Amino acid sequence: MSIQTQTLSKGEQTRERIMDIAQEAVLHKGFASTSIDEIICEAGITKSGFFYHFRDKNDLAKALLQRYTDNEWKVFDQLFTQADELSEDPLHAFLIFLKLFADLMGDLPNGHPGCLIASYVYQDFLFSREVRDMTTEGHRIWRQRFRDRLDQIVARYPPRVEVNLDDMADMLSAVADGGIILSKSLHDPSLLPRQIMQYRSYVKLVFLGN
Amino acid sequence: MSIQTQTLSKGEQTRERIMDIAQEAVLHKGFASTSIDEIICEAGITKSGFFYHFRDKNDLAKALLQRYTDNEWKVFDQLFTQADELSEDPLHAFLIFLKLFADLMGDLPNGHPGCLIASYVYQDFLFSREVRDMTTEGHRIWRQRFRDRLDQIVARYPPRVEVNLDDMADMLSAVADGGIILSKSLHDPSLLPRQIMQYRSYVKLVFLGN
DNA sequence: AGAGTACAGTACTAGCGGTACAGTTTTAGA
DNA sequence: TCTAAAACTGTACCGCTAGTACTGTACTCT
Repeated sequence: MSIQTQTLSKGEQTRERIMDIAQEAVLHKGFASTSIDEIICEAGITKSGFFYHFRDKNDLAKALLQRYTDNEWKVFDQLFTQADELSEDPLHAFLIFLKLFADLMGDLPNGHPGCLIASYVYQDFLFSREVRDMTTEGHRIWRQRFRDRLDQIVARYPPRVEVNLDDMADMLSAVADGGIILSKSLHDPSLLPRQIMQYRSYVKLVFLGN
Repeated sequence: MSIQTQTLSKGEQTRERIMDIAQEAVLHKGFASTSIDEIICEAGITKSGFFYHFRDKNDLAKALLQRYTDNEWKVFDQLFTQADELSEDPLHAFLIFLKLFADLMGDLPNGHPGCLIASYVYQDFLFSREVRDMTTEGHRIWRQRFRDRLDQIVARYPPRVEVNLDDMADMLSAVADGGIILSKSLHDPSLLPRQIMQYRSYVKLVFLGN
């Protein structure tokens, strides 16, 4: 995942290791039942070491979410850049992006580990207002990013049916979040990429009619 | 929610009350951090009362999930029956069903409280194998039910684009699950029904072309 | 009127989440 | 090489929680 491991200081490496371990546990058991004892045991440090890096457990929650959203942002940015290099047309670039996105999700060896934001939304009472607002903001940013693309598309391709572009942007987030849940529940890693491709065919139908 | 309150015995009423309180807490804090003490306090009973109704906490988890899936099944059954009464045509009946479904989700006063199955999937390590299998089975049943409808549709309406009917059936679950998450996160109860209506317009595009 | 149902009361335990703080080693820069 | 900050370790403690065990009692239905 992280690209610049060697440039991290020892402390930063430990911090990252703690967060890696914590994130996996959170996605399987929820935040509350992810014990600090368990994290430090797996990380090979002591409780004091943990609290050196994080003020308390909520601080860990916040750091995890921040890192997760930052990373998602980078990934999407990269995919969009890659797609833009392959086509100047906004619709085709978006369709390429969706294919790249689906492929990326399909290439995860054990399937998608789970969306941390979705996990947080189902445990919102555990977190501070600040953390809860971060999940809202994360979804708002995704909407805006996808919406920007759709705005460019409608300028050239009049939609075949009446659509609300915010809803259409949100649908990608919804299909992804829902696809992750179904993928996990049904133990089928290929379900998520197939759902993304289905959203792609919806986009094609709306703007191209086929 | 429940229709036959007056026919329940006193014990069954208490059991239901425990489960109502527990379910709401679980959807906001996760299962692990929903304490028995908190449940009995709100229900106005003692610990003995709780353990009279449930062997242990996992038994509560199982009962909650069972009741939830049973109820979902009844609701969908009712909506399908209602839709079938309004149209003999499989496609139009399905489109009516989706409209009814969206309306029902939009009429919830405080928005959808959350999908218990999705919540469980993000905490799967907390539960016994039996409970985990129940979430898988729940999703499989939904797929089968929606798939049955789609099978009837394709017999009369050749799809305009190549589609996998299992994927298309799953997409409704995905859009619903994802829509619930987005609705909660963005504090917009109308988001979920709008996403369902968008799935509806995908279905229309695929089978009708408009 | 008797028997099961549906709890209440009380008391206990083992274990965990989380906090606090003092002490020690490691690392990096001057 | 010295030093100061960084990166921890060690230990002790508290409150809460799940769960057990048992006795007692009010209600309810036949």
